[in-house]
Amino acid sequence: MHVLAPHLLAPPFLALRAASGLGYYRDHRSRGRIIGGGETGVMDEVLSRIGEGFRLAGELMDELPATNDPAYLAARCHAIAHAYGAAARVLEDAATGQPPLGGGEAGAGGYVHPQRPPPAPLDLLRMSFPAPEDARSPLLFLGTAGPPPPPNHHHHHQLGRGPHPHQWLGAAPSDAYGAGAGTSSGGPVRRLAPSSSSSRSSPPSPVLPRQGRRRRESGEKNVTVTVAAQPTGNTELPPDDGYTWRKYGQKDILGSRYPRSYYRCTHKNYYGCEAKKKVQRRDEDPFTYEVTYCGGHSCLTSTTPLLTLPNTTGAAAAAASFTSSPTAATTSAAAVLGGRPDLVVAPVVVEPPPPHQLGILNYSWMSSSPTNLGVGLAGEASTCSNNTAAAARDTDYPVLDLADVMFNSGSSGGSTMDDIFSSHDRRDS
DNA sequence: TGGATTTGACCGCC
DNA sequence: GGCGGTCAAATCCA
Repeated sequence: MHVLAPHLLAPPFLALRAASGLGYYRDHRSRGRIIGGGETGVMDEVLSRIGEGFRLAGELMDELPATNDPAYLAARCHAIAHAYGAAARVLEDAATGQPPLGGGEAGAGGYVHPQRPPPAPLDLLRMSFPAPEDARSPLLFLGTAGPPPPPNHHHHHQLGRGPHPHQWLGAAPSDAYGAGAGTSSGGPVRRLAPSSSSSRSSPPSPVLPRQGRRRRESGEKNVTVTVAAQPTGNTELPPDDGYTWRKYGQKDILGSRYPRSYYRCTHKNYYGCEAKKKVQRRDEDPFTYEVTYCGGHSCLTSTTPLLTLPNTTGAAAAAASFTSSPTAATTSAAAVLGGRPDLVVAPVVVEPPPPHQLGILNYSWMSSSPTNLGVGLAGEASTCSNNTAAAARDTDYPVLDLADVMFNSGSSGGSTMDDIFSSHDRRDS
């Protein structure tokens, strides 16, 4: 049974932060994704929102089997709807020529426009939750209004650190070429001087056997997706998936040109969230990454609005299209995405998608050949070990490939929860 | 000063 | 024994 997450108890406070553009959104703002209302900024914002919504949907899917608390589920649904609603509003603004979330910074994330009252629900799409047992159903959740501040939209702290505040953040820069080149992104450029392992590990202290270093658990649910590098800015950065991750390791993998980076949920300590992911650049296509998610998030990093959500009318037809056929989905998605033909929404086949993590979508940015990315979502049985997108490609059910959407949701960073519960997280590591 | 990343070492599984 | 995953001290940065 589900235990009410702490964040559900704090909405007023969080909402206030959201409305004021404080906290969470600080980095989001600095990130400049809506700079000058440029289209790129708009789309970044849109993708971020959609990614958030999708992520939440995936989480919900994961929780459904074990949760029967109507109130909780309703709150989750609202959060999802709000995320998509925020995206719709940004697109509406773009379509009408309004400066997207202008100086107001999208109400910090596009959820609450400081200068405008929340528009009425758009009913753009209708959510569709396949029954848990029907995990093979294509999914896409789109809803309406409201603001759930993607927790991540506070974005990585490193955002502010690097020289490229407008870059997509997400995985560490070193993912690109490993060895922590640190030149590709906002990530810190460290160790100019070989601090050397000697300094660190030097006091050849008596090697005390470490306890508790355990390996992956069998039965752990994994999902591997292949995603393109960030469409804008530094393409050597893997796209962000909206979660807040903390890198805890990097490893050169035998047979791979690029190192694999390991991340775990930033909120591991506070929520005991065991979500992890591995990011590895593909040898055959350096501009794509294989991201393997291990374990689901239990942290529910998205918070604020759950208890302050305005009405959510479910949404409409477009969503239905998404769930019916790739073609329809593409069309609908295109419409939803503000008529951007360059935002390719293509059908993707995936392995039996574990009910969880369905919030992951693959995309291709302005790609004339959306499928050449080998996008795919693959479920993997018991290990958090290697997986291949190839497997995903051999499967048989369609899932949307929303342009960029999912993984560029904007950042994993600096986290909302970190701001609020930083002290707790300190138990880290 | 706090929080995140880097990176060599450690450890478990195959 | 090798490889992959994780730990944790050192380091970096805002």
